[in-house]
Amino acid sequence: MFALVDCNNFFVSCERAFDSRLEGRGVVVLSNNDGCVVARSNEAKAAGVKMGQPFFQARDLVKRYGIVALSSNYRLYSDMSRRVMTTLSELAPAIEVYSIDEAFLDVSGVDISELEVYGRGVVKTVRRNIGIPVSVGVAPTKTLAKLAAHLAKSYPKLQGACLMCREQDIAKVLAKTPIREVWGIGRRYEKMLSGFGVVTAADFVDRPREWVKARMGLGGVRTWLELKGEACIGMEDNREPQKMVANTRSFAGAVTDFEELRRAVVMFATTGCEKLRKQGTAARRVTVFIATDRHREDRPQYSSGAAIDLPVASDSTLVIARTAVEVLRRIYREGYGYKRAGVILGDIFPASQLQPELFGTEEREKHEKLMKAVDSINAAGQKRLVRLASQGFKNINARREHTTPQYTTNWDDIPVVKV
DNA sequence: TCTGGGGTCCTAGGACCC
DNA sequence: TCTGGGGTCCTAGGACCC
Repeated sequence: MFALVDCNNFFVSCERAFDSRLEGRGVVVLSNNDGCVVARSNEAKAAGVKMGQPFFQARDLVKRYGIVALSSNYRLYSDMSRRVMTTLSELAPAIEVYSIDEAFLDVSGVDISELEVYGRGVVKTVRRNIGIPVSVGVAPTKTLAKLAAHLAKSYPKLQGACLMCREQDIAKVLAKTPIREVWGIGRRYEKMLSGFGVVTAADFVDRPREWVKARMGLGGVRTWLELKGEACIGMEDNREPQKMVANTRSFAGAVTDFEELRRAVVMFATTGCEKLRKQGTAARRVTVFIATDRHREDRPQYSSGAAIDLPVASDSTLVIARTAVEVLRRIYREGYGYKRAGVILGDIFPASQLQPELFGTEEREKHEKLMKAVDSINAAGQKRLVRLASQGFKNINARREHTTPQYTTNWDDIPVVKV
């Protein structure tokens, strides 16, 4: 049996945990540059604000219903997430952190007759310890657990937890579930399926396996089996290293200057390398892309990306940033206003598995020491005290007009010695 | 004026090999 | 006129997730 624990309106709930004035009001949290709505309180949902909606389109609704709009505060959300996950890991023998606001728990050890009470216990404990409301779905497969959690959220009388394991209960739910709500069925598949008259999860389950295989491949078959109660997706080990590390941003305005783009690319590379070193990995492939504003069809459009493979994987900011700038030089074209850029590090290995080089080991050891020193200095404060000169000292131009404080991780009060 | 960011897995097709 | 068969590896693109 699997339990899915899903934090309700997570980003909004994080903000509410530190500002009780937000309780009971419409609240939305915005993406980078205050661009899109990425989280909504129930009140905001009821008012008709859509997930992913561009903020400028939601402005009227926001004004009319007195909804509070906040710029996103990811440092706060990831810290709150970590706390929730820590609490959850004390409640189950195995946990898989699935996203910033969701985790699967292995609850095979709990007796079926106690699972409902267990689920409510999880809800209460997280609420009490962290102040975040969660919904819990329990079922024999992950896909069904997702559906159960959805029900738990929708029906208050379930008190936040829904156990779904009797065959007749499952059949009843599937018949009422629009296919789009099923984990693994996105917009494209929904459209394709509806063309065949497959509208609910029950319609889907009624199709022959081969029919599903032919149109949706192996992934489709897995979803199909999981809906039928046969577990195909097991608990995964969170300790496996990521396969890529991406740092990409939209700019508030169009960037035409190569130097400004270069500073941004160096910053993306720097952040990427910090992430690599934190998780003890190194990357061999450095991909850079730049793109103009695709929403401005009246302006000349250009987008391009390219990659360089290093001879040996690296986690050195010096090496990766230099390489990223080299890629940027290759793809940059003058005369365009760039709106988006990014650095993607791929071909990632555990740093411990690095092949010893024939040449340049000395150089690498130097970089290793240098990076260690830089990381330890920068870890002491929020601001990047030590950085590559090529990154510059001006931060990327971004719009953040509704920021909230770093409630849980504010180090600004701590005096930092300038070196 | 204003339109996010970071991930995963699968598959088809090309290159190359014997 | 007639033009094999079977394998591997890699990559780009498409689907999905939050």
